[in-house]
Amino acid sequence: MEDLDRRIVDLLRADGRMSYTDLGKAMGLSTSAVHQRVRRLEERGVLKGYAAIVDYTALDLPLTAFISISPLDPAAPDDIPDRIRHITELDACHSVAGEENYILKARVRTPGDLETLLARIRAAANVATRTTVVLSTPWE
Amino acid sequence: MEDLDRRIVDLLRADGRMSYTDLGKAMGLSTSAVHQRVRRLEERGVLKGYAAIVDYTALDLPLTAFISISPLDPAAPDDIPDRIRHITELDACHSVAGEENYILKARVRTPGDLETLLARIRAAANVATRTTVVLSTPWE
DNA sequence: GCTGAAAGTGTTCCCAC
DNA sequence: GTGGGAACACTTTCAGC
Repeated sequence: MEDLDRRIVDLLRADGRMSYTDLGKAMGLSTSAVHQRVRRLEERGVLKGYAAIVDYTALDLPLTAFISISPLDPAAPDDIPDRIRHITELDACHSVAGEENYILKARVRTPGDLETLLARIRAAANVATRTTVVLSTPWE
Repeated sequence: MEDLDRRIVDLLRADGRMSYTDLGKAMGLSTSAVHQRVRRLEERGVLKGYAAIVDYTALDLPLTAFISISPLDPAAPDDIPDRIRHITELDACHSVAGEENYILKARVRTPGDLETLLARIRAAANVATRTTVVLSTPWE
């Protein structure tokens, strides 16, 4: 990874809709040169995509929680990610080293919705859950 | 939030660079109608911005960890987020209800870098740390 | 690998409904 | 609030260095 590519990635992480024209101006490069580099970064998979950043409170999903899960049956094959992938309230699924096997991130509207969600997770994956509620997010 | 707005948000979450023309086609609406709605969503803060999604392994930051922290001096005023905001390895800082006060998300290159990072966090914020290393991320 | 120009698209603003 | 048209900006491709 060259320095120029690194700067492009940084700029696009800060503003994913920045135009190639503006990227070029910001880096002292022609539009086509920037375009070419971005295309190569996309093809190589360094830039995996672009996403709008959303205010979850405005979407009526003000409650965020981290849910750590442990299988109840340690002998069962571990297909937990597949078993819970369909649950749209889940933002992320990380396999981790530590007391629990996975950490999930969930967004819901109310504590009642969280309660329902936990029940669904336990049923779908046959796991025990440990939940940490997010009070606020100073930055992300 | 109307249903049309919700669909716009969903589409832009999936592809933050989607053009207003394509958004309009996907929703059976004119370009200007979509444009106006997106602008209002941005002004209202529902759409907070756009970001490129990056492959951290390709950026040479293959190691992700969750770091839970607890203040060593419970009497000290809690300005922990401000004290660690300058640390660029940190992706997110959540204030949480639970055993610890904050959960941080960090990206580094090597275990050695993680060790150094933890020392820096402890020194900057006068906290104890508990770290959970991410082995893989089935989805995010 | 970069530049500059040309053609095709998309964006943005304004007006009519 | 929605749709259409025109001016402008951006994207994308290509020849030349």
